[in-house]
Amino acid sequence: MKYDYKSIEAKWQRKWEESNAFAAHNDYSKPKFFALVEFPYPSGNGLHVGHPRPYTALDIVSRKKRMQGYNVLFPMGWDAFGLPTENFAIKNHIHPRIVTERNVARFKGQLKSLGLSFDWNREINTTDPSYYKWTQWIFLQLFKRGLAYKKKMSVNFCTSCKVVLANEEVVNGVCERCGSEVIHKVKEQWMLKITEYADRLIDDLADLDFIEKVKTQQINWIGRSTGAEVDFKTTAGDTLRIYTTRADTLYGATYMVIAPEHEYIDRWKQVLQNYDEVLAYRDAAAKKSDFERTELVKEKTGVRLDGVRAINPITGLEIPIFVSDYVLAGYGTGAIMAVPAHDERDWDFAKKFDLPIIEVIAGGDVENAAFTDVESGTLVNSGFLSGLSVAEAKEKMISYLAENGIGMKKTNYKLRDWVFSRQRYWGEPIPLVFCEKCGWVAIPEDQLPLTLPDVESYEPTSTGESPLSAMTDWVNCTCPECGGAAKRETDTMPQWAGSSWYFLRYCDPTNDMALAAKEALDYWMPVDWYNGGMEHTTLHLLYSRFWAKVLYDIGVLSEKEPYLKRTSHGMILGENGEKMSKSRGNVVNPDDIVNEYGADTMRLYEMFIGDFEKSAPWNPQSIKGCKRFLDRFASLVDLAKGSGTSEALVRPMHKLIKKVTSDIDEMKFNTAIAAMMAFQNEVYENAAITCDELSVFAKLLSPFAPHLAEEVWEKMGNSGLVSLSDWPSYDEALTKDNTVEMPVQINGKVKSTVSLPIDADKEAILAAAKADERIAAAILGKSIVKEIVVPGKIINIVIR
RNA sequence: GCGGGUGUGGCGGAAUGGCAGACGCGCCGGUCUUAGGAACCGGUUCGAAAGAGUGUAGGUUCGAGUCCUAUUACCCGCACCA
Repeated sequence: MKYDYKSIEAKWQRKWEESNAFAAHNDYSKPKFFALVEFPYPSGNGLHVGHPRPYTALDIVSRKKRMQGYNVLFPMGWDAFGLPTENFAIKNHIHPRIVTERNVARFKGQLKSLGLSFDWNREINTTDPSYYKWTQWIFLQLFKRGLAYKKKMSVNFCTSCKVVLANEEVVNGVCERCGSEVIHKVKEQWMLKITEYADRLIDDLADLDFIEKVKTQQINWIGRSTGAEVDFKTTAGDTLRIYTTRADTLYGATYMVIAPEHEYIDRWKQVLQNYDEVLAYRDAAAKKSDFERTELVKEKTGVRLDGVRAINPITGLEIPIFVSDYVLAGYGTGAIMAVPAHDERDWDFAKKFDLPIIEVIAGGDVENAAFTDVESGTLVNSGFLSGLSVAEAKEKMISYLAENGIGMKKTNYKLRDWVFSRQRYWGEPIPLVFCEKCGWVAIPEDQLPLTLPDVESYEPTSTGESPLSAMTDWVNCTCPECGGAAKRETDTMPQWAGSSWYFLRYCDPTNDMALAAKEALDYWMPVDWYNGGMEHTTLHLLYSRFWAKVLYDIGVLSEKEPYLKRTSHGMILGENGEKMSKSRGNVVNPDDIVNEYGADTMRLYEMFIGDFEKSAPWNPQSIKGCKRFLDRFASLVDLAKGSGTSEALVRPMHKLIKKVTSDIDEMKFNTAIAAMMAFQNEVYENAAITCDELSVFAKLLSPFAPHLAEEVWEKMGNSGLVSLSDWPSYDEALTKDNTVEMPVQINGKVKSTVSLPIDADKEAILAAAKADERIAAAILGKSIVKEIVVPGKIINIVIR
């Protein structure tokens, strides 16, 4: 059979569509499998070859599960709100809705050409009002539970996008999206209290089947640390509270530092003799961008407060207070006790400002470097703590502080609340109004969705206000509570909103009474296997876990976690080994590959390219190998004769079924394909395969190269779709050969091999080994020290 | 600096502690061709060979790419979080 991939692929894509072959069924009695890939942001560039890698991988998993009898939900949709679309719309004077429609059509066409078995009946789009109705509804639940609040705060502001960014969107002090400088700006922002869920977001990871690096990255990002808060009295007559993880070193605290933004600077205005100098330092620190702050890590700066001193609560000694930007206002209490002997930053600062360094933990040389080892040191110069280990001393000190009312145990997190407002047009409107009398009021749920109005201009304003603010007709409204005049919130939600719950909508995508029917959620959730990029670990993945927990708390979900298993794919790099990007000019368009080689070859190559979790460079030469394999597979149709099994292929076939089955489960797609290639080579060597055997082979290949597998399945006289046939089973006994080649070692070096029946016992094996010519010669005249026989594996004779 | 990961032929990569280099690319030789950047067949870690060989140095073991210790290079994430 000639492999005419173009007609074959068109034919089977049409048949799958006509028969609705991959629809998930609402038959809740069957075992289910929910496979999820991250839905794409439909950009104007179309897909590049990186997109199909995870899609194909979970398509393979889904296709196999379907054949194994599961009711499979493998859906797709569009995460379509966001800046690039809006920016494109502004530049080209086309409404972002039109741009989105266009991009979605392009993406969908590309995805369909790849033969992915998505259930297109459940397609969703985050910009669809019937979808974002429920995004808004979830926001209102957060608002009603006090998990959404408005706060005046210093935010990250991108000077180019003119938009507020979340901490997660600032990378190395610049905008993640455009690379422009990010400055601080004080604005009123809606915030989501993700910090309230910090402990659960860490603790609930324990039972999940997530790849380890995802877990550790989330744990580090949340950054839980346990320590103590301690109150220091000051000469101004008040109390300065600090946070420390090293309460054990309190005897060594020789000065204190407060952040430039610390409120006490204003409070101490009257007593500070150098108030102007302190203020100048604060202003200078505020002007620094994040980038400058991190660049200047090495050189510590600061100003000593003249006129106020603190009293070390344990030694009673007066110590100076400094203001320095190495202490962050947003973490802990914004103030620290400095222990230069046992903290590198404090040590640097103390050296620069010539402050005393008192050793309280023996084991290092504190004159030359801070001694920070908490494992080996012993407390010294520390009164009742002297002689204790660090761990013992921490505990004892914290109890002492608590008993005397000068401190307490305290847990802190690096995680901050989620900045949830964007001063942009192309996002979900926040369904709240502000009433002078009632404050912020939720729009009644039966009035959702609050639709995005059509505006003339969606340019961001230079003042940083949302484009919606110019639409007075839309902004002015009545308060749902008192009926008085009110104004709508004009900020919109960030792009992360729609993607924080989209997997739930797939369970019941057209429901207009609820985000999904409870019955559907209880059946399909949690997601059994979720694959996505590492770049979303501390963004989308964390956010959506947070929302799922809130929905669990209000009874919408019955499980506390949304995803049972999380895996991540490696990037496909350009031919030159660099990241694929437009600017590098190394982007490969999947359409070209599909055109030249066919979708099946494209799919096969993307899976064969290497370890799924590792990145791999694109190699146009290697694609040919996959094409050849399929060409030769198609030709098997002419070779196949008769029914039943052919003697030579019985064991290879059982081995292959076992290998492909387990490799798919373990995401070892590359070795599954290699095994099929090897099997095919064997068929050609023997020049014999029956129609039944080729049909089984087609089943095994069908998740990887579904179009050609269908064609061959049909040509072999089978009815129905191979995609919906039963996954083949194997006989364990037939996955092993009758005889094995066993290597024989002398002193650990292979000298010969012997061929033996699989069930030969140790004595027989050893006898056969010793009978081998080369082995007999090697042991002649030597004394045998030891004989190791591992049946089926190896023989090692140790001689002297 | 902290956390995580990775080092195997010319290349992508295989190897439950048991014959290192499966499978594929590329390359070399051949067959068929007016032709070959098509197809098919054979070969291909290095070395003429003995032998050597999985970043480097040790260790455990009858046996180590795999386990342990140290070291080095590169990649990813976080980064003054007290």
